[in-house]
Amino acid sequence: MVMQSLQLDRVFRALGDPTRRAMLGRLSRQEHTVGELAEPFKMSLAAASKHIKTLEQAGLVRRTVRGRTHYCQLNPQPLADANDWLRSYERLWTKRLAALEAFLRHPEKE
Amino acid sequence: MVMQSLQLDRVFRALGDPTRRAMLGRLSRQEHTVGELAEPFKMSLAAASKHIKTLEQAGLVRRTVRGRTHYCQLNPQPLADANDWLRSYERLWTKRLAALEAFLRHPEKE
DNA sequence: CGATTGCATAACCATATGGTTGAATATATC
DNA sequence: GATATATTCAACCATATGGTTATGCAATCG
Repeated sequence: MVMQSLQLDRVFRALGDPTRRAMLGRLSRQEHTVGELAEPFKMSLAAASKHIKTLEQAGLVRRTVRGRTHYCQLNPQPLADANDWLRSYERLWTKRLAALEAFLRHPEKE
Repeated sequence: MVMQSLQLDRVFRALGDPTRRAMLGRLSRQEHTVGELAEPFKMSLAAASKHIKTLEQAGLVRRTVRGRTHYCQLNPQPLADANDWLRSYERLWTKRLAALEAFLRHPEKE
């Protein structure tokens, strides 16, 4: 059930680019063609196409080809896996937030 | 309150490497010196030092210098920020998981 | 003082990444 | 069949990344 390390590498690296995160944002609302996904950016279609390929290899995007048009949809599973990895650190940041809250409530104790 | 896009880039990219994730894992349990963090890996100290610098620039590691020794500790805040970003997609994967569960319970309906 | 330790920095190398343009491919349209 | 559309692919370029070894430097040890 646990995600392979190499696949987690691909997911986190795919998320480490603002163009790709923006594409995922649009796909979270609706399916889009490659052309539609590329349109908001001022890079070439070929460059956008490479970003989509990166997302696909990370498992974040599924592609369906109908005729000459490629339809992309978001596959949220790798996001859930990345979230699982992050959540194993959750107690650390909640502990810190709790300490911050306590301080804001009773600064004299610090 | 929202994390800068560029900082989110740095955090996700920092997480996209197994050496750095392993370092964070150790730091989640205990503070460590640069030498201690480097020791488990079969790369040079200089290479490990660069990874630590990357983590530091992503805000994930804080360094305290005492004498000639550098002590590193985990700062979980950027992990919380990355988690916040991911959680904005949560409804998508829970919806999908719910559908899968429903199917496993009543396969005939599919 | 001299040697050793803990670490950063510099120079270098190979490969990856993110972009470009131009050509190829397949499907639609006239 | 000819042309237009949707997209990939190939070649190329600049910069980033992840590694190396060698060097430097401050702090500690003997």
